[in-house]
Amino acid sequence: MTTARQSPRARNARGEGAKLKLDIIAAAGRLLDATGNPDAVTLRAVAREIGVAAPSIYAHFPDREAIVQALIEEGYAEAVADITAARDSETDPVRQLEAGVRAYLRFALDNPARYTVMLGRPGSHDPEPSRGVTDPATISFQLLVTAINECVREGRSRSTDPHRSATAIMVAIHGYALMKPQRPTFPWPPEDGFITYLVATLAGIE
Amino acid sequence: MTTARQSPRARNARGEGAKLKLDIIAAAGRLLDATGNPDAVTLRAVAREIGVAAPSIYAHFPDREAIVQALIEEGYAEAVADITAARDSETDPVRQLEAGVRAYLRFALDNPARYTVMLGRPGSHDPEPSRGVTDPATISFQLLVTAINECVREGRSRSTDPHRSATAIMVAIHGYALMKPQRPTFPWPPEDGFITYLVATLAGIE
DNA sequence: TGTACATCAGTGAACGCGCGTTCACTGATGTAC
DNA sequence: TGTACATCAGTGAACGCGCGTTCACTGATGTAC
Repeated sequence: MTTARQSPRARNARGEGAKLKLDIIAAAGRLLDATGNPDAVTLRAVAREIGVAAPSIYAHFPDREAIVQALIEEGYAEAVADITAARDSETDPVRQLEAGVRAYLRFALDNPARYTVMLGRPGSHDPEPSRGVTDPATISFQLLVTAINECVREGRSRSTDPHRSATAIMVAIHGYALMKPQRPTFPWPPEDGFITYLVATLAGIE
Repeated sequence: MTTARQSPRARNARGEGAKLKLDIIAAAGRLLDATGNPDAVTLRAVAREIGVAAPSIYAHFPDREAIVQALIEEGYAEAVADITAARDSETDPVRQLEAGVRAYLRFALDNPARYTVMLGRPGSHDPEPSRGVTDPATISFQLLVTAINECVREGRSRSTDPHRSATAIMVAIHGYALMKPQRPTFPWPPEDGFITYLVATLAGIE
């Protein structure tokens, strides 16, 4: 990253022009991770990072904002896939609950800047709530509620209000995911035990 | 706010030049609250908002960044004052704990953009951890630990690890403070009961 | 097999904009004599 | 009481910068005949 101009990259072969689109998203991701600031993902910085002229980007994105949007949507898809895969790798409902939460947290901690932007954009999620469950934060929350309900149904949770329990876990994990990378000098408890404690306590696991 | 140029304001009387400094901070606060983006607090936007020429600001702040810093520090002072005042208005330790948490949350919800910037700036807190407890997030956390310890000492909390309990409450309240204003369509539980539940559950109140 | 041509994957120069910051200044007001 | 002067609270013009975006273009490569 930084200002160092990349050696001008080799032109893509005929029919492979779409490869540049992937390079653009990847470069934007590196820029975002490096700066933590979506405003630093400028069209020209992305072009510089790849070693391409700025106008070349317009063949793949209508404007600057679309690059950031693409980055966010890529993150959404990845996070939801990770969470459901983690859940489906377990059969015990308590373990399913924990596995999902851990996968969510892993995504957030592995991509702190992207996670911040994904959840921090006002209006980037659910501007029209009635048009379906496209919002991945809503999807994650639904998975959480379902997992807790399953625990209750099998007598593993004494939660009297799964919606409230899920909300509590959601905000706690969200807060942890944001604060942990930002405050490395804080004396954080060991992560594994802390997450288990949070989930167990807030979901009322017996 | 917005682009509307203020009618050029009356010049301050002699000896009252410092009033402009207050106007600058106030205008920067309005700009931050309106946009939620500290990058939108530009020197020229602040000047425009007040109705003053841009260079006039240099009499009071060395550069643009100092304006944002002043805003953050003002917020820090206010938050810590609110929290200690809330705690000191109660005598029962459980009520002291809850009152402090509620005051913290109230500040965050009343100043969502400022709160986000205050806690979201990487390195804005504790770059040199050994130089004392100047970081107000650390101060808030210490108050939280102390309050829980007090509850344990008086047999009102069965927490076996107050540091862990305090960390859990901290991240949960932080997550809630950030998500609540950002997701107004989410079916949030009633706030009073939810906070009581969070604090009671995580602090192990009997 | 040779060649004209269309297409693809980009480029370089230029635009207007808002920004932070510097600079020399101005005009009102209080103060010293 | 009158006046020169210092000080205070600002201003207006200008600078160089990086930005998003537009525009006409170029040069390699595959394809039609």
